[in-house]
Amino acid sequence: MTQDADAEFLAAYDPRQYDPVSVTVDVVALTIRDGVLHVLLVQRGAPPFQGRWALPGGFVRAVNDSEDLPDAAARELAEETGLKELGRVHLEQLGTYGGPGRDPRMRVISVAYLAFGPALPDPSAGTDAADAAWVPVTSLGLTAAASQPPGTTRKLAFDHAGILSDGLERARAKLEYTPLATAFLGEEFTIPELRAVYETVWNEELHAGNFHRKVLSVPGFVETTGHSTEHGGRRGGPRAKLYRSGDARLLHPALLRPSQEEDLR
Amino acid sequence: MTQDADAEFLAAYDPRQYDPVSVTVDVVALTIRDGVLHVLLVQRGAPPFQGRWALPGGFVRAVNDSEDLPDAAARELAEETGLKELGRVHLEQLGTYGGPGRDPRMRVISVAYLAFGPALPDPSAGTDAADAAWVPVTSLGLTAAASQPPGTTRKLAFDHAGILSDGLERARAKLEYTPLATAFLGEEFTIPELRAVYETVWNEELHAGNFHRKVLSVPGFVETTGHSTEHGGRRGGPRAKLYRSGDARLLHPALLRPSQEEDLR
DNA sequence: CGAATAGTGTCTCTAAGACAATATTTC
DNA sequence: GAAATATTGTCTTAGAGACACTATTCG
Repeated sequence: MTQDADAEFLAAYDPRQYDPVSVTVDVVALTIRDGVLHVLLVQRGAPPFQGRWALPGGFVRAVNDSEDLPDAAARELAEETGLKELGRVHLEQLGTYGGPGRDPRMRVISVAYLAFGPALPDPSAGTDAADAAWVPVTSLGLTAAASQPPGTTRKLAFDHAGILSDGLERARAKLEYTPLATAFLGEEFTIPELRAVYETVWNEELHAGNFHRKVLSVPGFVETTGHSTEHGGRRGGPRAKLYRSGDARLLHPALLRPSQEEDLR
Repeated sequence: MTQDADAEFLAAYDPRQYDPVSVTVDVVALTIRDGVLHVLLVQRGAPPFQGRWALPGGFVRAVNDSEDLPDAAARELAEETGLKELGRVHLEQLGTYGGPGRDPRMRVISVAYLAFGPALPDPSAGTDAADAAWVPVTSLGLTAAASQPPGTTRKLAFDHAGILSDGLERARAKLEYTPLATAFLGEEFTIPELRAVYETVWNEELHAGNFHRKVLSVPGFVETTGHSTEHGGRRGGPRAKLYRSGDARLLHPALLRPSQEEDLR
């Protein structure tokens, strides 16, 4: 071996000496409360960005008591929400964000996860967070959706605004071709409740009749439970039949968003 | 306000208090040669898995001469293919693989990228690789597609077989709703050439007439160049018109795979 | 000339969307 | 009873796929 090859071998053998990196897991946790899409945020209790709101997350336990990435994401989410059981919560990897300068302390690579869950309890501020809360996504001034009263916009720490944006777009897309909208609901739900999930996430009104027929026509999307709600709607209307999530992993045919006509040129 | 606190904190900060992790970038580079889908592999010249084939990749330059993740992926790809210009090559993040025990040396988090390019030149073995080659994906025994002569299967190093599988599935899905099939072709191409890309990646025969009409009917997928090929097909047939990639980022309506009827229950 | 292939025409069937109608429930 | 809403029905239109046909080029 040449000296160059030797040096390279050593570098490959223990690059920690030369390039220390930290890896964190951040979670974009979405839920629907009172018909409004909320994201879980924590207020940072320590620098950098002390006092600013951020996505919940933390360093991956890499060596001692090491954990896989999805486990780390589930742990962070459970810690912040106070939930022990993440039974009905959907969790998937969103993407990894690793540009230099994201974190002023050091080089940090963040693996972001996306979570959907049914209306979850109010969070309790964790160990290193000053506060934690479910925040309506419209109050963060990300989507060009609804304009909100000025001054309510909170600027997120790090590059978390971009990560949240990516998560929202992923969520909107996933509702099209997967049955994951049901992850926002309880075990049993009605078709109008399912429609409300789509309308909330897509920020779009859907035609009740057509939506109803379409959902029932997609094989494996929902299956009937045989019983109905106890009461009609608050403002009238008949009782709705109850369904549970079916066994399909993909919707075929998909439920496409009405307003994607711009085609993202 | 937090300025002073930040500065004070940074001065006293010791990154070694956190678990050290190494971050690599691996690339699933796909191209089509002679109508066969190939992936770029390197033969490892050093332990672990010395002599085994693996995806090209390497450690991210994290601190000195630090680089963003997409840049690191592009660098790895350029090094292995010997290309200076990745002009027509599409590169996107595939996912991050970080379970403990992936690498016997230490905790390694791999950010995988997926690349599509037109028939690329034969690679030259890089600095730390014994060899590098474009390998037909069917020879790796991943997809339940074509059975190959026994003994040709090469078991990939690390968890690279799984990463490659994910990359192939992503590629197949992306052809449905994006115009990325054109990334496998040159600047100008014919509709039958484009159809061959779909047939190769999907491993599925498509109806020539319907495909032709469909491609032309999707707004922004391809645009006409006004001229045609010099010669007809090798076994006869008229000259085909030449097209170039259009300005659409998403195909609307999408080109759905014929054989997804199992619906992934 | 015969085979292969580019490109177009036509027909059928499915699915999406607009709209209407009916039944049920709340206030 | 009036309003709201779940659910079903009907009609129109777009798009996917099967099939057929013509024109062009290679050997």
